[in-house]
Amino acid sequence: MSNTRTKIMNLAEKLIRTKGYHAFSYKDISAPLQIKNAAVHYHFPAKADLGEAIISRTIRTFELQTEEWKPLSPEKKLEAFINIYRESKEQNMVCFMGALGPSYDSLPDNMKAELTIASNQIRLWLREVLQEGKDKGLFDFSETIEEKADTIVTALLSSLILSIVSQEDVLQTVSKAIPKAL
Amino acid sequence: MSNTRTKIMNLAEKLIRTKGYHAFSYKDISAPLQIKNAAVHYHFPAKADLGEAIISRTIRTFELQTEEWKPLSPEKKLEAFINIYRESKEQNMVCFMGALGPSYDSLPDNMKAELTIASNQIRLWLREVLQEGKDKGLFDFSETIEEKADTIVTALLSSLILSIVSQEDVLQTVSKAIPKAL
DNA sequence: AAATATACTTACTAATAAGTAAGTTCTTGA
DNA sequence: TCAAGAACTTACTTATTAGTAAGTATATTT
Repeated sequence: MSNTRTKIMNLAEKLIRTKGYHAFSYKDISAPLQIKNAAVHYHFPAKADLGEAIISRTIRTFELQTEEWKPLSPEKKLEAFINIYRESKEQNMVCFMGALGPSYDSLPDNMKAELTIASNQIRLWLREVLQEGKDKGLFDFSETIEEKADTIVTALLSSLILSIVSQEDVLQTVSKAIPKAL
Repeated sequence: MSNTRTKIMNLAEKLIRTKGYHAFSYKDISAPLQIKNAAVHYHFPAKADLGEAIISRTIRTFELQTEEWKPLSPEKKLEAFINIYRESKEQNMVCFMGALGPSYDSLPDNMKAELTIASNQIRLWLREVLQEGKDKGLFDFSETIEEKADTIVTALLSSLILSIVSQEDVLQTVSKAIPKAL
């Protein structure tokens, strides 16, 4: 796997997560990398292929990370999860779900399918962490597991959006609130 | 103010909130309304003017609504607020903040400015409602007012996104959880 | 050494985008 | 009734888009 391919994906991901999928062109990738437009098409024939590759990579990375986190306590797992969002925020990016989800109807079919898989994977993992914490008597909340998981993941997702729009650190506010309600 | 102008804005809003700002063109508006491309430009010279008009209208509508809600109890105010999101969900739309926020960097300056104003207006209103509820002994939570307000607004915002992506009613899940944690 | 595959560049195409200038029709108030 | 403005249409332009076909240099394999 070439270095150029990875550079293209990294830059495209950055563009998607700051400007959106429809707001960048192959020129925005080829110019900074000092390659020709057709070189991007060589690695990713269609823009949809590039988009899909980025979602797939994110899914794989998440699988690897959660695998690594398996020995951690539920609290530490949640902390590690929140930390992903913190890293995004530091780079002024929203998460890929927040970037692509709102324009779902305008995405190519392959990207839609990958995105749906990813969303349910993340929500399922979070439910398992909350269940584990509840079973071990570490977490205590009145909502159901599903409710709590969705409350947390939605709060993190749009705190990145609102951090950029409102120009305040909404992620910080929200992530301080999460452990208080557990 | 002509009927066409309103029709253009309504359709453009629908397009923004399902496909995104960069994923629709003036043709997507002129064709269904059976008018010419230049007719759209007559009412909104640049696409940025159309975008700004939609955000401004949403702000004005929110101001009118919250004004109407003034006599309501904090619980009812919150209920009415959640209901806005429910109506969006029924039309398979995300809210305008969720639609435009993630591509903030690629938006025209006038839209950015309006969006920032809107986000802080909504957050401020919600903080006031929560404060009122706390003062009246109706709400009881361990988080600060700011934390609680941001937790609620972020949960609602991205529950619309996740409802579309995951194809489950995440808004329903999340809005059931909100009163449980008050 | 020859053949082959990889990773590109050069040089395009066809479609679509936003936007404009000039003309037309319709409405309305003086 | 007529002059003026509002609400368009016609007919463009210019720029950008994704995408492709054909060629080239450089490794790698046989």
